[in-house]
Amino acid sequence: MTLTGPKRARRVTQSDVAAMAGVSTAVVSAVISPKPGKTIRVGEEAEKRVRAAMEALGYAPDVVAQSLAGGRRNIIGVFTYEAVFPADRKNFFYPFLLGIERGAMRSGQDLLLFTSSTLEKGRRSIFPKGTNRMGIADGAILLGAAQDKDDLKRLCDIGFPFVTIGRREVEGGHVSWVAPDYRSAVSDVVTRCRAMGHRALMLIGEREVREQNEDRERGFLENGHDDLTLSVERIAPEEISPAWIDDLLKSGITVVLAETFAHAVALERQLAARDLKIPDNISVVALAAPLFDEAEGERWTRISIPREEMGERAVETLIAKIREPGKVPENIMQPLGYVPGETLKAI
Amino acid sequence: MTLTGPKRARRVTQSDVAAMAGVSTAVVSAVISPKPGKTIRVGEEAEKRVRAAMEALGYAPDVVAQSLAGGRRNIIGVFTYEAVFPADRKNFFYPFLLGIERGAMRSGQDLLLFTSSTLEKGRRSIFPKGTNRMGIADGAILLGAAQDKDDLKRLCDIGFPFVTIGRREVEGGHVSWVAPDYRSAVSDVVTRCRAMGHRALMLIGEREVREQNEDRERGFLENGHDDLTLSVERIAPEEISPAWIDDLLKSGITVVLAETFAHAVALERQLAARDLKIPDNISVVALAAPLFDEAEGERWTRISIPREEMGERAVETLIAKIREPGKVPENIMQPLGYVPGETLKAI
DNA sequence: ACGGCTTGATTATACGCTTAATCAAAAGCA
DNA sequence: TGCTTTTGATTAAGCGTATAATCAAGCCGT
Repeated sequence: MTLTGPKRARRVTQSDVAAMAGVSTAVVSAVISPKPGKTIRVGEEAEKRVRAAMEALGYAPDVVAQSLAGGRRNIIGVFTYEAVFPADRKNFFYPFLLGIERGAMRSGQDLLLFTSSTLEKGRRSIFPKGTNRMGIADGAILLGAAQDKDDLKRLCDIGFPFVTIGRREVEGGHVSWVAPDYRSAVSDVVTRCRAMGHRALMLIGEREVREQNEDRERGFLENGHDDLTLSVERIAPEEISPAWIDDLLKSGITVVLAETFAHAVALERQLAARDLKIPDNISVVALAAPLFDEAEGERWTRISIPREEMGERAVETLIAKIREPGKVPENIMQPLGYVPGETLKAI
Repeated sequence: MTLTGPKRARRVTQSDVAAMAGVSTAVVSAVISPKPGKTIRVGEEAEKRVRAAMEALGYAPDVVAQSLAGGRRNIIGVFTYEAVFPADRKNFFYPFLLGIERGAMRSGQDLLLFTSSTLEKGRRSIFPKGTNRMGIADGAILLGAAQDKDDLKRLCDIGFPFVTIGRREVEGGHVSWVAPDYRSAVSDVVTRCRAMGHRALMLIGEREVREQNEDRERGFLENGHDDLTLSVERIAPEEISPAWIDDLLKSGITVVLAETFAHAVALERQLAARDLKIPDNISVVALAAPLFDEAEGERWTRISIPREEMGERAVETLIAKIREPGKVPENIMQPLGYVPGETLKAI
């Protein structure tokens, strides 16, 4: 008696099919997933019978069991140091996620968001109280301003494949990343400024120098021109004072490259207090993509970051790393764009 | 010899932990997932050693194996019929995801997005070619206009816990949902219209009647007042013709309740062609949250849907369902809001 | 001193699938 | 004919976890 009642129907398995077709489960498995260098071969007759049996029984392979047997889960972890779905829709990370989703779709991976690592004091930890949920996935993409180098080091040590978005260096371990090529982009900006007649340039930016700031500074200084006067000032946006503005104007600098929009905006405000305007009195180029309202950022001459593309490439890189753990994949320098705006003027 | 070389670190398994702690794997398993009526007990000493070993080795349980063995993974699946991270940021689903993320964080669950089921002709399938990745998660939240009742039926049949956002009925199976209480909301709108002097009301909406359309229609008709003239017209937005407008005006109807914004907008356009204005010549209330640009939807008198809250409640409901599979949890009717706009006028 | 609980653990098996190791029979070849 | 190769299959060993079935002590009351 087969009761179709409330009793939960047992799953149709490979061996059901095998039994019906009069073969072993190995044959069924081979029919399901035919691979090139397979150790097991199937004859025409047998294959026909297996397919018939599969159809008759309505068999569908159990992905979970397949994963377990194959050693691959087809799950990519996504770890963000801030909340994944930002309350602010214009969030910086959003486009990355878009790209990651597309990349995952293309390569048949599911995406695991580590929402369980609660935000402690606004920031997530990869290893909450020593545990490692990350091991759930085949590998992970790390997103956000990761300050905890220790976490990264630890991930390297346990040999867990991961890719960060943004350049990260950890001593005693190799980390793969997909990062904006700030160096080339800034170098390019310098060249453009020069072509427009500027000869005295200044880079202003964050006090705290991280990888991306290093890259920008390097691109700024190593630009291939020797007729330029270059200066770098590390200053917080709120430190831009009237006195500082005075010095700036006296110095003869005609264009300021601002590492962040916060700097650019602070600069503009202080200039406005003097009745000075960008770009009439001084030009400004933002070396970042706008964090806030896009429309607001539109008017600035700036660098653009193809974030969706980067997300997609991060997935590709990660998958390559998972597939061939030995081969350390190249780090990817993502070429950036230059967006002409209203804040850079020829002189 | 333990080589720390380039050799890919093998997954840290339960037995590694067990070996280190000097116990059997069963004990480790018990420590990981402590359940009330457990057949296996662990002493304090042993538990302490196990936890230490887990930490030292960076152990993370393999969800895939857990799934296969029938354990709990603390993973909630999220299946969307459209792409998860919408290219259009103003996407309708976005707030739901926000709520889901918050709910997941609160209850210590990770979120698995089924991005692997590729979009075939723009629409995802839960069972792509018969296979089912969903089993990896403990349960799932279904999001989007699910037309495939067969998929839902099948999920019910295999006893997989899931919750849909939006009411869904499947014959021969109980599906849990968190749905907007359109019925009460529309009934409330009718009452408000009546209070403002309207006596002849019309509901216009989708040709295809699904659960949510039923709900609205019911709320429209069963409103507790018997001095009203009510009519329902099922019509596609693009079918709203000049002739139709003529009939509408002749009928003496003073307020139209539009099931979708598309209807409201189409109506407005056709009225404008006659040099008629909303609400001067006729009032309109939208019985939906705006799909498109929020700013654009702002001026309409309408219903509001607390989507984030719904997302959070979906998580709670799902978890309850996972915990106690027997107890069928109540479906949740989410109370809606009424947003006064400029398109409803007293007469 | 002995059977009956309770506590804390182990053993063994199942979950559904993949695949390396084998093997029997047929085919190719000298 | 006798030997090797090819073809078409089977067997068995995992993959990492959960849990029912067991089992060894220790304790208790009589």
